[in-house]
Amino acid sequence: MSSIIGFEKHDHGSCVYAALQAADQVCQDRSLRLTPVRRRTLEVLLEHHRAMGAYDVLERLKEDGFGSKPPIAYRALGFLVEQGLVHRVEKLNAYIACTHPDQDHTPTMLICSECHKVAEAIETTQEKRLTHMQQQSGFRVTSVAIEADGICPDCDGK
Amino acid sequence: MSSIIGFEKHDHGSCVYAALQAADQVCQDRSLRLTPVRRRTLEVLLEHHRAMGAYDVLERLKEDGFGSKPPIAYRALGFLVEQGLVHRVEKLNAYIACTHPDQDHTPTMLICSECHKVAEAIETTQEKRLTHMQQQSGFRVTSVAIEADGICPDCDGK
DNA sequence: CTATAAATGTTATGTTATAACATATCAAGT
DNA sequence: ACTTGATATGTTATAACATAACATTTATAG
Repeated sequence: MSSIIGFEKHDHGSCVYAALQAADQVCQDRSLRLTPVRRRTLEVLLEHHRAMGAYDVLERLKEDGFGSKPPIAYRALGFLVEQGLVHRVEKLNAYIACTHPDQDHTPTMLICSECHKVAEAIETTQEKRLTHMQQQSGFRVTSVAIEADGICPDCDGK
Repeated sequence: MSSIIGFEKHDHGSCVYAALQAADQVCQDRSLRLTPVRRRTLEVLLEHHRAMGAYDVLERLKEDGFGSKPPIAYRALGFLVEQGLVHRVEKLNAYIACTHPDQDHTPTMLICSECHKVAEAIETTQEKRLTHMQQQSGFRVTSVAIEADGICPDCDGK
C-alpha cells in the first residue's frame, strides 16, 4: 500500500515547525549537530515545499548572511540527505525536504511534469521486494531511489 | 521475480551484434531512422557495456568524424532513451545500453559502488504496483526509474 | 586551556546540459 | 526530377550542477 504526501492542501506553518522539531530530535538522538546553516537549509526546503536546486538554496543562505559559495549549500544538503531529512531527486538534480523524517523508508518520488511539484509516496512493501531481489541476485543493496514522472491529480483535471 | 543481466560473463561480440540488429528492427517497426550517429552511439555504449557520460560518448563520436559538440551526443542519446534502447542512469548522470530492448519494461538499475559496473534487473511485477499506486493517488505515471546503489556479487567476495 | 576534530568559508575549476540558430538531408506529393 | 515541409546534424555560446583543495573558525574532550 502507499500513502501520498505533497499534492493535497495542509497547514503549512505547523508542518514546517513540526519537521524542524523532528530534525532537532533526530540529530540529538544521533549526537549530530543541526548547525545554523544546516537548520536554515532544511527550513528553506520546507518553506518551499518543492524540489529546489542547490544554487536556489544557496541564494537563500546568502541572503541570510551565510557563505555564498556552492560548497556551503552542497555540504548542508549532503548532511541532510545522509540523515534522511532531505531527499535528492535524481531526475531533477534537486532536493526536497522529507515529509516524514521519523520513519525509516525508501521514498517513491512522484514528479509532475506539468506543475513541477514533487510528492513523496511512502512504500512499505518496497523494502521487502528489494531484500528479496538482493537474495536472488547476490547484489547487496545499500540505498534505493524510485522516481516517477507523470501528471499529478491537480494538473490532470485541466 | 527478477532476472539480472550485467554482472556475469557472456559472449560480448554476439551480444553487441544482436542488440544492433534488434535496434534496427525496433526503428523499422516504428518508422524511425537509426541514423549513423544514433547507431554509432548505441554501438559505443554496447561495446563499453557500462554506464558512460555523454561527454565520453561524444569523444568516441568525434573520433569517428561525427560532430564534436555536446548537442551531437545529447541528441543521439535522447533519441535512444526515448525509444528504450538506452537507459539513463540518473544517479550517475550517465547512459547505458539496454540489455533487452525488445521487452517493454521498467528497469531496476543496480549500481556497484566498488567497481562502478551497472546491471539491469528486469521487473515484471513493478508495472502492476505502479499502476495500482496510480489508481490510489490519482497520479498518472508516464515513466519510472528505479536505481539501487550497493555492492555487486563480484566485489562482495573480496 | 589546550589539542583535536568538526564545521564553515573561499578560490578555482571541472562536469553535465541546453538554448538558439545555420545547414544539410530525407520523404511525399506533383 | 523538383519543390516543399519535416527531420536531423552541426556550431556557438552559455547555463546549471558539482567538487577538489586549502584556510579559518568553532566546538568539545581530555
